[in-house]
Amino acid sequence: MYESLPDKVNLPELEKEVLEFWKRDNTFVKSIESKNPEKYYTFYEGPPTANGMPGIHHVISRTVKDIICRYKTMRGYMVERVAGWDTHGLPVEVEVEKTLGIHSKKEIIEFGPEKFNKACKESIFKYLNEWEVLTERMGYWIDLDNAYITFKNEYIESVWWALKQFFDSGVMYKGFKIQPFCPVCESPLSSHEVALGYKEVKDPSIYIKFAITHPEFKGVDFLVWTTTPWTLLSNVALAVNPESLYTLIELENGNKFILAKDRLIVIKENYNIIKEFYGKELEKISYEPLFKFLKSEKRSHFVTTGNFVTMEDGTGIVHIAPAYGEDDYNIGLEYDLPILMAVGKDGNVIQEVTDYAGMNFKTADPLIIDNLKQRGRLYKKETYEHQYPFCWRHKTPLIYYATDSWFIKTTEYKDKMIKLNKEINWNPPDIGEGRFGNWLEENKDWALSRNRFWGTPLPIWYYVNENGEEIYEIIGSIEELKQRAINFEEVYPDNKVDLHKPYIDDVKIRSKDGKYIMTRTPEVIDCWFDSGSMPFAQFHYPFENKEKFEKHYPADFIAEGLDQTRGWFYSLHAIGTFLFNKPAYKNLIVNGLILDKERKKMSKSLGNVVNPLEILEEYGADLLRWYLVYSSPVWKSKPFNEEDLIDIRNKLFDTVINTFKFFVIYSNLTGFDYRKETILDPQKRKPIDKWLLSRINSVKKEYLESLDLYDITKASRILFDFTIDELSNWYVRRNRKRFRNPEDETDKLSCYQTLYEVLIELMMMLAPIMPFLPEIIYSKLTKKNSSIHLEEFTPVDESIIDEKVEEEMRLAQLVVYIVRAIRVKNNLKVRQPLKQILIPVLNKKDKETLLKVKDIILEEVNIKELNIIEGNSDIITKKAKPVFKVIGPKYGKQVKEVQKIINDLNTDEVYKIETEGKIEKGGITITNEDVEIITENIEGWIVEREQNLTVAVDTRLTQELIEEGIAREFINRIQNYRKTNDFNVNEKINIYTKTTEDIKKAILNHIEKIKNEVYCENIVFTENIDTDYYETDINGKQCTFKVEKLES
RNA sequence: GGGUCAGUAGCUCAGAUGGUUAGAGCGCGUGCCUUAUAAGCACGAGGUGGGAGGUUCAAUUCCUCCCUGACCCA
Repeated sequence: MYESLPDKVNLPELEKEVLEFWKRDNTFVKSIESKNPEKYYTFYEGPPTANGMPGIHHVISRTVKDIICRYKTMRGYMVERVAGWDTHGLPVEVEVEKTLGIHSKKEIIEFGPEKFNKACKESIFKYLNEWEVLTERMGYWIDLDNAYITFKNEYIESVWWALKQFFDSGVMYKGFKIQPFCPVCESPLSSHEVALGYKEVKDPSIYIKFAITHPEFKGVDFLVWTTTPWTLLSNVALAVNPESLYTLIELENGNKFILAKDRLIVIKENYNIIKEFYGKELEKISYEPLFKFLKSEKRSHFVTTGNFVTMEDGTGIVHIAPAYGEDDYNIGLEYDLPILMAVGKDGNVIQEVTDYAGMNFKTADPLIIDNLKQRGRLYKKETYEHQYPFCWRHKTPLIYYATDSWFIKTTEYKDKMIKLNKEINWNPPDIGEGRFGNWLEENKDWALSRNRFWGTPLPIWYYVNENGEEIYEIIGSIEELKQRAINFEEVYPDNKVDLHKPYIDDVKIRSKDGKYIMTRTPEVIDCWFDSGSMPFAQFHYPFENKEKFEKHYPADFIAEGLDQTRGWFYSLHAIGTFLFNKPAYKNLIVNGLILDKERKKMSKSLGNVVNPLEILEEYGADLLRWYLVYSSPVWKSKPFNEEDLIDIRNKLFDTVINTFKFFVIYSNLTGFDYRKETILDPQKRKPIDKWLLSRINSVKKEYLESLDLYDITKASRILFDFTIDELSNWYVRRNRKRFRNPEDETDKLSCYQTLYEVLIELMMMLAPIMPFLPEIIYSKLTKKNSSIHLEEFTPVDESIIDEKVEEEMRLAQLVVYIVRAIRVKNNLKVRQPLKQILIPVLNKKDKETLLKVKDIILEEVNIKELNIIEGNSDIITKKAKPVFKVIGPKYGKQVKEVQKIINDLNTDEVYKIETEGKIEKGGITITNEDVEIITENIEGWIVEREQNLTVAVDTRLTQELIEEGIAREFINRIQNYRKTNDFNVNEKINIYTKTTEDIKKAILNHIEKIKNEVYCENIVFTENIDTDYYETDINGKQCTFKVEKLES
């Protein structure tokens, strides 16, 4: 006996049983340990931060990861999977700031960095439990117990080792660069952080008059445009585009301006153009400074030239404040301009700028504008809407600020990164070539340091030499630190080492030459360097596990969301390329964002966030996983829609379950047990069974190919279509009677063994994508207590794939399809048997093919005979259709003429082509390869054509056919009655009926058949049915019956 | 402003190395089939393949420009 599934299957409940089984059975560990360690497949887990709740977008990337890892496991690979946690960085600090009610760096220092970092460490795993629950519940197999954690000393030590490699090769430097800077964090933000915070804002847009001091332009002003009035306090120069035309104009009120010719539209008054010149002619012309709070020795306040000046907006003259803009800074270097900093790192105006001292730069804006207005320096003021970066956590506007930080000179090995990127198999490919490739092309040095607290400390110490220069040295391991430090024991008594701030800041080391005591530089590093170091840092390489690391580098596979392109994908690549001269990963899948049903971004403020655990509880992990990869290619952004989940459950899941139940019901009914019978050679099975075996192998072939190419969506769609269309709606439906009542023992083995084997194969293919349900079905089918996830795919059996058989079945399905269309159009129900189908064929081969599937066709459409007309017949009209692929290249421009000739060929002419291979017409020779011959019509028949197949049906009814139709109708009524009244399949009945004479006659003529079909002992015709009767009509005639259950 | 991708039925998506009737599912209307199936099948309505040019005998497919959207970058 096979054990079935409950009538109403509760998927989430079933999954919980499976989770229990996996736990008891230790299946995940077995799935790794049972494999040959020499045949391994390496996967890297990108570490999430567990200080926030996991969301649905985490479920999709984890689904993708799990599918590939389970698949590779079932392909026989050892796939070790270790979880990881990203624990450092600003995201953690910001969460802690929120809980502590802290709003600035100053307050952190007041609070105490030691306490602050302790709070960070405690907050990291705030939602660890939720993460672990989700991970387990969704069936994501990963080793959580041995997860790598980026704040551990061992991990930091490996990162230090890496940093030292960079430092020693001279690609790490301290530089002064303009970086987006958050005044609240008091730290530069990395580019990906900035990207999180662009917002549309309205800023003041002012046109300022700069008075020219050059004698030639006395009384003339440069008209300059800016949206950041506060930077005017630090203005040291103006810039024009050297190649553009500029004009000197005079307004009616006598004001004289210089501005770009292409930007004259900003002048609304009437004006006269006095003079034109190129930008380069303006170079070095000096002007009166607007503000004089800050002074410098260096020469300043003159016109510079740069190609970055565009004619898109403003006046074509740009004001330059080298401290607050990248172009500004670069032009400052070029012209040796002073750097005036009127606004400090806290975003407030410095004391020297007395008028605005202590004000936030945004607060100062309107006052500065006012001041300019009063002094007559303001030409006009407008508002300007544009995208401006905000701190993604503090929601405060960023400033571009010249800061010193440590950089890795990634630009130095950019070409290598580009070259190695070409070895990576990106899915989808265009992200690798396009988005990521472009990013690499435009590579900028990696701003590595952060002026923060909770992170991997930059292991650099410095001293100031006699010349006042800072000299840096780097430490690459704890051991090295111990040896170089002069107070290690003091800072870390009893060898209790914590490499974090503030402890590490206390460690002093002696310089290499022994002459100086060195102090640590205060910065920590970008946490992306942490996660990008995971390939080696997770193993504490090179201090331990050297071989293990080498074996597992690079990864065969990683998968994360699209947002990681510039994040983890980049940091892995940048670090891996430099340290190991190899890409860090060979294959990757990028998944898209998950949007809500309306295609809006999910966000807390919109309240449209989907809680993955709720979905898992309601629908189950299998269904959610399937939906996420099936509904659209994983790299597309996906609108999440619960209705689609339900649809997939009704279709795929119910079909899988019911196909399995079907097998169980009839196996138990007929006493079939796969293990007890000798296996029938597939070649000896019935044609339709051979067809199914051929199909499952073809499907398997496509499935393996798709997954080997990392196309999960395609693989899932192949399985979906096969299960529903071919397995369930064709094979099982067509063979129901056989399963219930096999012809003989061979027939029984043939169908049962086939269905069993196909179910097993199907479950195995489903298992990586939906790991739960196939586990249950597999165990019930095999009666083994061993997981399906420990099984391995056997190679595709090419000998079982029979293209011809599959083709025959396709033809049969096509004929059935056409006949159904004919029936519907002529209002002939399928229950009404018809006399014959007529199909004209063009050759013997087609005839033979059709004859093979004749029985299937006839049974499916309820028609008595299938007749085939071969060759020519006077009732058939033939036509020829041009084959454009052939005649196109052959005739070129003449193609339309030839098309017309071919279309006009009559039946006789077509016949001539068929028999003689060609015909001359209109001076052109048409050969049989130029045309496709079709039969267009059969005179006197009802004809439908599809894909060049013409089918005719004889729709005339005889008395005999009508009676058979009536018998079928009668059977249908009884069966419906049985079904609606929940009669068991095996319950026998008696039928009492009252009806018209002709229906009675029809029933009597088919009485044995009826009795057999509806499981009936006796049919009694009577005039007296008074109770419990049921009234219906058959072909418009009244029929009353009563069904009586027999005691068995 | 720059880059990448996408735009095919009301919605979600296929497909075609350029070949003359562009498909499926969901939804809608109609009919049919069925004691494994909350399914299935057929018919119908619904498409100027985002727009405009170009190349070609032939463009939804290739090229150019533009529009819209998403993401990334500034």
